[in-house]
Amino acid sequence: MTIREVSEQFGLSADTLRYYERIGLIPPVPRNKSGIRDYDGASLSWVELIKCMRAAGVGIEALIEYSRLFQQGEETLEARKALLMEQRRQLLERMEDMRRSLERLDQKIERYEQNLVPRERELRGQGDSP
Amino acid sequence: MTIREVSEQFGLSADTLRYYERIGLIPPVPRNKSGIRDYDGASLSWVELIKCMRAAGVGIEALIEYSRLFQQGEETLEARKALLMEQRRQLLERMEDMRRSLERLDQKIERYEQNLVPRERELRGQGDSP
DNA sequence: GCTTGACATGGAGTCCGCTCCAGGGAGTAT
DNA sequence: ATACTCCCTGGAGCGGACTCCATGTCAAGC
Repeated sequence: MTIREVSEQFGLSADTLRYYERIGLIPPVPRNKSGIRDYDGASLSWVELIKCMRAAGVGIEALIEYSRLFQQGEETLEARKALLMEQRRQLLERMEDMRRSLERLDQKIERYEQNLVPRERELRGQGDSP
Repeated sequence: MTIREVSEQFGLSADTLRYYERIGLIPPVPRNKSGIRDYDGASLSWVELIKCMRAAGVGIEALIEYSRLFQQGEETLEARKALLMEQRRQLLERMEDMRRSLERLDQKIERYEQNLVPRERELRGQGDSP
């Protein structure tokens, strides 16, 4: 699979795909005899994993570390698991932040919905509240 | 309330607080006679709102726009509501991405837990899967 | 044989969101 | 009066994550 096809399939630019590989986030992708990338199943699953994790806000550094550990083989199983669990923890934290913000947004929107805005006017003079 | 106190209360650096004000994210904070910021209730609720929204990944631009609309008064009520609803939509999208990643992370962690790693070895030779 | 077009590389540039000065007051303590 | 601490401003610097670009190579079509 060419870089263009992968790019289209995953919605990541070819530049981004090459970038990911350059920085060691994705292990070296196989090449054909003229040096052109030819993504195989393993490379594709890396791309898919990375895309998913990045979309969740997992940092590049952590993913590079995971990739590095993976390429070192089985003696890093424990370390990999620990890394994943730490990322999971952080992910839950971010989700909780978002849940709180969502609640707050919903309240604000509801206030706008009810035109419960006179409250706003009462506050003027002592400064406005958002 | 001094910038230092606000900084400590919200866990945002004084630099960040000044930055937020500079770029118009937080409306001008009242000053005492020597020009030093003296945060009042309204300023504090802006800080709190911004902190909450930023933690949820809402972009600075959208928040500046909200602040700008707010300062323009009631004729922007509709626009503000629309802005909030759009941010809500994006927030839900991000949360959905994170939910998917969490599921994926959990699966992976479970595989490590069960030492269900022999699968990994089977794949070697055709390239590894993460 | 020559043009075309996709791909490769290394490095520079961009955008976001802070973060860190340098230089300069103001209020307080000694 | 001097020193100290906290605050001010404007501007430069930084880290993360791409994104763009100049230049070069190769296979295919005309």
